[in-house]
Amino acid sequence: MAKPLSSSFYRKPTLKLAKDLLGKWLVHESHEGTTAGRIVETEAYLHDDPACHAFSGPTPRTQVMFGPPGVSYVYFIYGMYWCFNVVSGPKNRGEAVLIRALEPIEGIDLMRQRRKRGHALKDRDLCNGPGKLCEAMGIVSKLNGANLTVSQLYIAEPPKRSSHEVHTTTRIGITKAAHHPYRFYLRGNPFVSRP
DNA sequence: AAACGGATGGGCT
DNA sequence: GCCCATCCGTTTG
Repeated sequence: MAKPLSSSFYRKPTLKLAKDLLGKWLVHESHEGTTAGRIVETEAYLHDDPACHAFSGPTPRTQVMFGPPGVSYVYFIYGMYWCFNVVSGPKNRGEAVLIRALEPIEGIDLMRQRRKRGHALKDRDLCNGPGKLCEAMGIVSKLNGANLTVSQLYIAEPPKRSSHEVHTTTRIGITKAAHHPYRFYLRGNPFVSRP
């Protein structure tokens, strides 16, 4: 398929990385098969941001956020769901980019098998939310801390670069620091979680 | 179309 | 014990 982006891609300010990740492909080569999707929606979480898990300093859960960028941060939420982030910022900053939605590209049958009631879902409902995309892609806690610049779970340049317009809004589902314009998505894309 | 509430369990005060 | 970067089925307008 495609080749993982190298570590230099991740060495940039987190807000820029959140926008640069749009249009890239997220690929998971698992024992069940390969799934891939185009990233269409992201959110940034910054070190001076009360909504960020790492805001109050490192804990066992947020350890990987304080490591080098280009590593995965996977956390468990609401007793049921996983969410996938890309660690960002200089080492020790504790910043990350949440991947909120994908446009399914490869392994759509496998995505349907993994998703609850997947056979009744339209393609657009397979990965249009952070918990949904982890279910469809098979992303679970053992991928926490994975290096995204090598195979298995990685981010790649798409084969054809397509032009797109980035739209910026406030983040979804948070109460603290809710006014910051840190959510980014491809304008007009039908695979985002919400317009 | 929007609003609501239940499911379900780890993290941290 | 409360909070939580969610999802989905049901109810309401």
